[in-house]
Amino acid sequence: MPPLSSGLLGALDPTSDRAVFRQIADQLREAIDRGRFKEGEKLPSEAELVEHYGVSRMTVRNSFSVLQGEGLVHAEHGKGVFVRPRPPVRRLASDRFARRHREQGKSAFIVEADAAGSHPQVDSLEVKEEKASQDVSTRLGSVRRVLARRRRYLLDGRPVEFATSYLPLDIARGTPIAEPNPGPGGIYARLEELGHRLDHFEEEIRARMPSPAEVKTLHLASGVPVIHLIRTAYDTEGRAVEVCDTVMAADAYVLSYQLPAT
Amino acid sequence: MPPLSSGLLGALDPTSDRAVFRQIADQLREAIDRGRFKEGEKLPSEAELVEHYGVSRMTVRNSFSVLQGEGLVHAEHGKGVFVRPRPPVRRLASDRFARRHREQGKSAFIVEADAAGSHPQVDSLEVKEEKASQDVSTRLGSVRRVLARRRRYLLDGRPVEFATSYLPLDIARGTPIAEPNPGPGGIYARLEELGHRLDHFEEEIRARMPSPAEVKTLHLASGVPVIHLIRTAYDTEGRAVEVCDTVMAADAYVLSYQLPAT
DNA sequence: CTTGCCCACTCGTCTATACGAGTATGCCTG
DNA sequence: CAGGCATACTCGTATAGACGAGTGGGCAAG
Repeated sequence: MPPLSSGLLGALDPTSDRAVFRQIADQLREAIDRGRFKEGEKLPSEAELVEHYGVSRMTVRNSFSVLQGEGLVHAEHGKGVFVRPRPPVRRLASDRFARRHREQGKSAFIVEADAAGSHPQVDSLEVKEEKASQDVSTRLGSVRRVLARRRRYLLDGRPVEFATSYLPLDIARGTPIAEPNPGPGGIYARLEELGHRLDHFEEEIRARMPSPAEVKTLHLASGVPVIHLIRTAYDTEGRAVEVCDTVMAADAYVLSYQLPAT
Repeated sequence: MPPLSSGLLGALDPTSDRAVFRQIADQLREAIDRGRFKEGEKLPSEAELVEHYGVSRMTVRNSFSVLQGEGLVHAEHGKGVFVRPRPPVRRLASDRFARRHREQGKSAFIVEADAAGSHPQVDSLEVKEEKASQDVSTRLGSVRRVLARRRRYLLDGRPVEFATSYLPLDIARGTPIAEPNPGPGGIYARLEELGHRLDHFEEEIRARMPSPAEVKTLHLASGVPVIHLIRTAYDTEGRAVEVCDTVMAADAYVLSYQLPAT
C-alpha cells in the first residue's frame, strides 16, 4: 500500500475535545468542498486513513458514515468510497400542466426528458381499483373507492420518481383513464374530454428521509432525502377530480413555482 | 436491569442473509410504526437489547444509527433513545405574499404563528452590505454588491428557518430596508412605497441533507433534511428586486402552492 | 427537611481483532 | 492467445473490551 500523499489531509488535534472521527470527517469534508477530491473520485481507502491518522479502522468507518449521512459520499463494496456525483436535475416548472403542453401525443415526462437529452422510461405500470386511504378520501371529498394509477419514472436508467394518481370511480371507471395507456395528453386531457374542465391544481410539498421501501424503489443512496408532493386537481365546478401522490429522489429535482403578488 | 418485556420484539433469524443489525432495526422500526413505541417514548436501552438479542453492543448501536439516519429516533446522552416526535408543522400557503397580508404592522411570520397558538421569535438579525455571490448576482441581473438581511425564525423556542434577503444597493441603500426593522408590512411593503410595485415571485425548491453549519443553526437532529427555497421578487417592469435564500427544517414545514390549469 | 455526594444507568468514543464478500488485476495454464 | 484461477485490495459485519461523560435517584450528612 503506497503512503497517502501528504498535503491532502492534515493531522489530528489531540487537545481538541472534538471526537477523532469528527475531526477526520471534517478534514475529508473540507477536502471535498475545496475540490481536492472531485465528483466521482475515490477517497483514500479505510486502510490508508488508518495508517495516515494512526487510528483504528472503526474510527475511520465512523467518519465515513458521517459523510454518508450528509449525502456527500457513497461506499461501493470491493471498490472504495467515492465522492457522490450530483446527478443531472429535472426542473419542474409551475406551468408544466398548462393546457398547451397537452397537445402532443407523448407524456410531459417523455417530451421534456428527450428535449434535455436524457433517456426517459416509465415503469411499474399498475392500474387498479382499490379502497381510498383516509387522506385520499378526504382530499377527493369522501370517496370510498378509487382508481389508482401507479408508475415509476426513470432517467437514463435511474429511477427518480414514483407516483400514484387516485381518481373517483364515478369519473374514471370504464373510460380510457382506466386503461394502462390513457392516450395522448395523459389523464388530464381525458378528464377534460369527459367534461371535467380543469380549473387549478393544489400542490403540497414535504421533504423527509425515505422509508426502506422507497430506498428500494428509487435506488436511493444513503443521505438522499425525498420530496413528497401531493397534488390535487380541481375542475371548474370546484370538485377534486384527481389526487396524485409523488415521491421524488430529492437530488434529482428542482421544483419551480410562480406566485402572483396580488 | 429488568428483562425486556417479551412480545414487543421478536427473535433473530439466523438463516436470513439480512445482517443482524438490519434485522434488529427492522423490528424496532416495525414496532414504532405499529405504535408499540409511541412518539417521545423511550426505546429499550442498548444494554437491554444486547441482552434480548444476544449480540454485542456495537451491533445494537449500529441498528440505532440506521433508525437515526431515517429520522425515526434520536439519542439523548445519559437518558436513552427516543422515538422522535413529529413537531407541529408550519404551512406556507401560496398566497402568503398577497398584498392584503401586508396591511398589518407585524410580520407575516409573527401573525401566522400567533394565530396557530405558537410562540414565534425572530433572531440573529444582521443587515449589511456585501459582495453578491455568483448566483445572487445572476438572479438580480449582474449586480456586484448587495444589501443582505439575515434572520432566523423560531417557533416555541425551536429554530425552524434561516433566511437571507439580498437587494440591489441602488434600491435599498439609505431606505428603511437597510434598517434592522424595516417597519410594518416588511421589506415588500417598503419596496412598493419606493415605486417598485411587485408583480410576481419565482420560487425554486430543493431538498437535501443539511451542512454542519445548518445543523448547528437550526439545531437539527440527525436524519432531518432541509428544504432550500430561493425566491426572486420581480416588479411590474420585470426587474428582479429581491432574492431571498431560505433554509428550513424539513420536519417543520409543508409548502403549498396553487397552479392555474391554463 | 434540605443539601450534597455517590452510584447506577445511560449513550459516546475508541481500540483490536476476526472473518466474509465483492472487485480487479495479473499470472499461469492449457 | 484465451481462459481461469490466485491473490490482494476493497468495504461489510460482528465481537469483546475499555474508559468517558451526562442524568437521575437514593442515601447520608448537616
